[in-house]
Amino acid sequence: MGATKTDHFTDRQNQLALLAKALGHPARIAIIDYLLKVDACICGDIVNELPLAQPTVSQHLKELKNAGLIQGNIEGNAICYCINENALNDLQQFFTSIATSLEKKKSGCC
Amino acid sequence: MGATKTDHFTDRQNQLALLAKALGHPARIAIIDYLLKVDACICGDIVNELPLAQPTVSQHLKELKNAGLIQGNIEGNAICYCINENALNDLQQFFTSIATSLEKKKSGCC
DNA sequence: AAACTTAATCGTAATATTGCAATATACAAA
DNA sequence: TTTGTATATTGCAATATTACGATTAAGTTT
Repeated sequence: MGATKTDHFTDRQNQLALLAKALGHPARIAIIDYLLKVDACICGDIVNELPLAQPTVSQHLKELKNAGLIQGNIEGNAICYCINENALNDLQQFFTSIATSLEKKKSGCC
Repeated sequence: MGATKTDHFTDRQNQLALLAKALGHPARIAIIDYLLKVDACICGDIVNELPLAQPTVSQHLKELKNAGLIQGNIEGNAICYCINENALNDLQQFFTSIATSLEKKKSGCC
């Protein structure tokens, strides 16, 4: 066991879970925060910002990239990472639709 | 290792990561979907909706509850689960602020 | 009380994640 | 070409997650 049963859920559910999972670690939230803070999409000094070793940061960046939350452009021997708006829009839409859905109900029971 | 270094990040980063992590599984997205779909906050037939055994569902519910995303009220020998608006508002706010932040920049570089 | 229902917990196996040292790769500069 | 810089990959240990059968706990019904 230990393997998620993705095939029993809808594509949308799997996709949202994938995005949420990628954000399910404080270091990766911190990376997103940092990419938003710096004006240009500054490169590898993400490593300096975080209290983690370079290989660990590299791994977190890879996961964010795999989930489609960020993208990286090669610039000389450095790599420039930045946020992928589309993925974040998906998430925003999910939560907005939940919010409006909850609004309509006005507290069902609990 | 394998243990997350939560103490090196801000409370907000840890809290957001905790919420995102709780949603980082398709079954738990499906549970949220279901709780939104049914009008009253119907109880344990969540188990019937999902392709997972009862103990597994119970475990997922526990995680959603621990993260503060849902709450459960005892009703006879059944338990009535429903969504906690506050937690979802936090998440919505996070993504909305990201969206507006990205809007301002109009594609920094990548 | 005995039988049934609902949901949590325990125990355990399979797998995934986190973190880092060591190493590799790729480009730049000297 | 050697040296330096930036990032990725590998390998591994510690820990966490996922899933479920078996059992337990608590309420309901008969």
